[in-house]
Order: sequence, then structure tokens, then C-alpha cells
Amino acid sequence: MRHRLKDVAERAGVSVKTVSNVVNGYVHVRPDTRARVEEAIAELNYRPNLSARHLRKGRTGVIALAVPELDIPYFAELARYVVAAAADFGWTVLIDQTGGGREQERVVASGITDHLIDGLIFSPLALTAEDLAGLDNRPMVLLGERVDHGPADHVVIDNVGAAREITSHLIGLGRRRIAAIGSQRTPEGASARLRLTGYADALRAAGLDYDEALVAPAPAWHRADGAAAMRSLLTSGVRPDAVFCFNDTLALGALRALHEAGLRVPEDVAVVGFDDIEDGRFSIPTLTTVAPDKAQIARLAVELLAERLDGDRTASARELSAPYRLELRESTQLP
Amino acid sequence: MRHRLKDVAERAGVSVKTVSNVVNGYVHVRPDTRARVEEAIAELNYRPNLSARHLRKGRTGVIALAVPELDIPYFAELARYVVAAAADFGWTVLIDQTGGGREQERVVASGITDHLIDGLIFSPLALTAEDLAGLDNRPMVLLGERVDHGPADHVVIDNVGAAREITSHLIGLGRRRIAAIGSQRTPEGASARLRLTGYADALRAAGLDYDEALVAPAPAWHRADGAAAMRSLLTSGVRPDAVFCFNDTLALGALRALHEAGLRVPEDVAVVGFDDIEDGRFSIPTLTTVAPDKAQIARLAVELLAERLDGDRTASARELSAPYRLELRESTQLP
DNA sequence: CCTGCTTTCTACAACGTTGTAGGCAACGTT
DNA sequence: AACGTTGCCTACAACGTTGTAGAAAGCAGG
Repeated sequence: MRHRLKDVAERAGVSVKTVSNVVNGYVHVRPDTRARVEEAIAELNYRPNLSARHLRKGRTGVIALAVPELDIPYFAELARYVVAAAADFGWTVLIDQTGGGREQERVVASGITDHLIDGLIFSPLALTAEDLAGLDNRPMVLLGERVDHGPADHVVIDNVGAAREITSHLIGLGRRRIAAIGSQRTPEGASARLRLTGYADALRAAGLDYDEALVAPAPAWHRADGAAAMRSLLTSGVRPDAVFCFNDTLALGALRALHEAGLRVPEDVAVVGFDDIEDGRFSIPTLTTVAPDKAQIARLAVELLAERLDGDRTASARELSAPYRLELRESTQLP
Repeated sequence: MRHRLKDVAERAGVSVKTVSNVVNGYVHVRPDTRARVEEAIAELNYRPNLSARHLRKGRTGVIALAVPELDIPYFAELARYVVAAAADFGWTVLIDQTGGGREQERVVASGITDHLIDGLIFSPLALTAEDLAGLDNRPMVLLGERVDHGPADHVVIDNVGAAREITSHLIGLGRRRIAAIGSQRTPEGASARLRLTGYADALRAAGLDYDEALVAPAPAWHRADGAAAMRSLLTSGVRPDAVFCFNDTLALGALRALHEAGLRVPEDVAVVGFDDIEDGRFSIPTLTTVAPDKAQIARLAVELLAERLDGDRTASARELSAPYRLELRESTQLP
């Protein structure tokens, strides 16, 4: 059975509001009264009804994290950090999987979980700034690149810079025919566009040609897509000596395809990824990658949301950048 | 701004309750009235306040899924299936990460998210039947092995049978010195114990000795633990020709350690795992594993919860078993 | 002993929703 | 013409909580 403030109040011989005051840490309660109430709470194992509290206060203590897919390791790792960061604020995190489609994302953003959550941390793939503009402006923090200069707070990393840096690393190793895997022409592909830009920048800076034939598209960024893209690069005869994959799962797929083709990594082809997922630290060979500071991304997102909730909801949108670093591993380092 | 039934009612010129009836699909509403109300709902972009509805009805339409760690791929994949299965019932899933500790799990089970959720699907590591016995019995479905014959509904797979089968497969390939990685002595290690039992059964059935030195413990079941356990097996000099790892992440770590030791898989050592996570389909070599039917596990869990919510809450606990099959891949199949 | 202040507590209303009870037409049956 | 039945709708109360207003008791200062 479930007890209410009223039950506790009767047992302790005080009013309902006094129990509420004790629960909420109100100071002007006599110590012996407080003790009596706390005892009653313990005896009845009383827990506040969050729905009722929410109805009254307008806050639930729950925020949502919406990501395209949980079984993409990057998002699972990110979720872990967001849950941890939110715990510091006493928040529970409701994790929502959008699937990445534009319509599904619109539903989530417009608040299918309406009235249950105080705010939303949202990692959209397909959503555009216009989609967001028409919405109910529940406090929201966006992760990633898609909705540039939209109406909401934003945590990003410098995709162009990171892509340029890791491509330059490959060039510095003496590689000259550097392929890229993961380009996308769809509006969903904002990260892809930025990483491609960084890749092209690095080539240009080194005086290398940008060769369209070395750039392989990937409809999604799963292992299977990386493997397929790598295979098509190999059969097309362009003979790359390095591959920059736009995320780690693509890179793991590419490693697989190279292995099947009998090519050695890094001797014949160097491979780099992006995201620093745990798999890449144990793959054969281990994977050189761009490591965004996920803990920092999560913390910044939660802090932005907290400020938005407590402070001025109409203040203009802020954009914060999280750091990254290169993780050099076996897939580029000759033994 | 956010609108209420009252706003819609005023706009449509009807009572609040009539709007509520339209929203809830009550039949006795004149078509023209219904149309007027629906128009007003659309114009105001009205959404019901779930907290208020819950307060009144005692249902939120939200269930929680509590797992030890989201960045263990098995749980992430499971989460995906649970979210999908729950959607069929119109439920939103709140995903909770317990961390796997006994105290944290007790907090979750006793309902830190109290009153916000209708029920709980729970994959405990450390919790004991006694822990659960004292709790508030919110409808709960348990996944996995730990709390055998506890008070709650339960979805399991036949760990002993699956472990026996995959070990027998190794024996059938002619392997004789078969190591096991992942044993645990702690109370958390229920799955470990069952899989070890199946392993020992298979050895006995084939007339092979159970050799303590071939069984390596793993404090957790991460890649790093698998790699460490494999290294210690190799340095101990027991020279296994096959390894049964109690889950896939352990196996991926073991593959890594074998690679570092210069041993070939499967030529020198065959490796098998358990869980069929996506990584194992792309690792080098790809991983032979026990593939539990995760979609079925998720569906059974959600259905059990639905029955518990709608039906008799005091009916005795049920235990359902989900199927599994062996996935034979490169880590055991000679080319 | 009165006044004004502080501390401690209580009664009441309200948050947005839905179940219950009931009213009023319109209809068909006697 | 009176009656019961049905369809459609409304008023009210209640779910459990907390903010507001204010009462009662204690205290200090005159």
C-alpha cells in the first residue's frame, strides 16, 4: 500500500502541511515535531507523489535525453554521462530513442512526453531550424551540428577543426591517397558535411588534390555501412593508403572489409575514426580516433538546461563548445 | 504558452468534461460538437497534462527499464527492443542506469522514480530475493537469473543449456583444453554460475576433466576484464585450445589478448561468447556466440507487465523462458 | 499588562484531470 | 397525454501536493 501526507500527518498528530514542510526542509519546525514526523515517515515508508507535486509546482525533476539510436555506442556512452551529470542536479533522465527520422524527431521535440519533463537534451539528426521554430519552447539543449543558429541552446564540438587535424595527422605519416568514408547528401548529414570540409581543408593545406573518387558515401553510420563503403572503394580501384571514417563504427566496418580483402592495417592502409567509443580501444588493430570529451559535453548540456530552467527562459540562445583530442593507436602507428 | 481543458472548453463553447470526453474517445458526443472541440484542440495545440491525468487515474503511461550499464552493448540493444515493444502498448520507457550495485539497485527497485511510473522492467545484477521481498510491490518484471523464485514475474533464458550447447560445439570441433572466462564468486554472479555449470556439464558428458586452472574469473564483464583474464591464462601455461567467454565483451577482450600474444583464432585457439552483440558480427575474426532472442525477451517482459497492470496484481509470479540459438562464425570455423 | 515581533503551526485553495450523478431534450411506447 | 428510455451534456468532487494567509503561542521591551 501507498501512503500520503495525510496518513503521515495523522500518525504524527500534526497537519498535512507540517509534514510537507518537514519533507521539503522548511526551517521553522520545532525539533521534536520534526522528529515525530520523520519517525512517522519512516514507519509508513512514505514517498511523495511526484505527479501531485508536479501538478502543484510545475516541476517534475525529470529531464529527457533524446538520441537517434541507443545501440550506437557513442550515444550509449553519452547517455551514461548525461545521467551522471543530471544526478548532480537531482534529476532523473528519461531516455528517448527517436530513430532519427524527421517526423519522429518533431514529435519528440514538440513534446510527446509533454508535461512529464522539465526539459530536453536533444541530439537531432534530421531536424531543421524551421522545424524547431514553430514549437512550443520547452527548455531544450541541442547536441551536435544540425540546427545551426536555431532558437535553442547548443553544445557542439569543432567538427571541421577535428577532421582537419586528424586528416593532417595521416598526411604527416606520409599518406597521400587518403579516402573518406561517411559523406551524406541528405539534410541529415550536417556532421558529415562539416567533417568532409575539414578533410578537404587538410588536403588543400598540404597541397594534395581533393579526389571525388576517394570519397565514399554511407547512408547511415553503422558498421555494415562502413564495411560496404570500404569494399566499394577497394573494388573501384582507387587504392587508398589511408581512410578517414566519419565515425568509429564506420571505421570498425572498414577494418573488417580491409581484413577480408587481405590488406594490412596500418601497413597497407591506415584507418582513423571519430568518437572514441570503447570498441576502438580493443579492436584488432586498435583504432586511432578523434576523442570528443563526452563527459564535458554532457556536463555542459545539463548546466545549460539548468540555467534555462532556473533563469531567464527568453534569454537568447547560447552555443558552447566542448574540447576534443586525438587518440593515436595501432591503426595508424606502424609497429 | 500551454493550454488546459478549460481553454479548449471556452473556445468550443462546451463544458470541460465534454472536451475530456472527446479527448478520451467517449462515444456519446454529437458529431458537430466533437468537430468543434477537435478544432479548438488543434487551434490551441492542446496536450493533456500527464501529471494531472495520472493524479486522477493512477496511470502515467510510463514504464521504467532499469539496467546495470547502458554502454554494455547487450543492454543497449535490449533497451531498443523494450522501447519498441512498449510502444505497441502506448507506453513511454524511462531508462534507468543502476550501476549494478546492490544499494543502487535497491533504491531503484523501491521506487526512486516513485509515482511516476506504472511498472518496472528490471535487470538486476546484485539484488537478492530477500531484498525484493520487503519492497513495495509495484508491478515489476525481472530479466536474467539473479533472483530465482523471488516474488516477481521473470523472463529468463536457459543459461545452463546454452552454455552446455556451445561448449559441446567446441568439443565437437575436436578441442580438448577448453578454458572458461568470466566466473564470479560474488552473489552478483548468478549468470556466471549457471554458465559455468553448463560448461562443466558439457565437459563431463564428453568425458573430459574439469580443470580449475582453465577457469579464469572476471570481476566485471567488460572488454578489459576479458583481455586480462586471457593474458593470465596464457602466462599460467595452461595452453588452452579453446575459450568459452561468458559474454561477448569478454570474448572481444580475449581476442585482443590472443592477438597480442601472437596466437591465431581459430587455428590456435577457438573463441566463443554469449549475447550476440553487434560488435561480434564485425570483429576480426567474427565471433561465434550464443544469440538470445532479445526481441522476444523484450516482448515477453512487456507483455508480462501489461498483464500485471491490467489484471490481478496478487496472482503468483510467472516465469517465462525466451529462446536462443548458436551463431557460428569465424572464431570457431576454420577457413 | 500591553504592543509588536518571531516562531510554529494550521486551514484553505489551487494545480488539470476524470468519475459520478444527474438534468434536459427527443424519441418511441403505452 | 403520460411514461420510460436513450443520447448528450454539465456540475461537482476528488486525486496528493504546496503556496498563501493567518492564527496561536512565546518573547522582548516599554
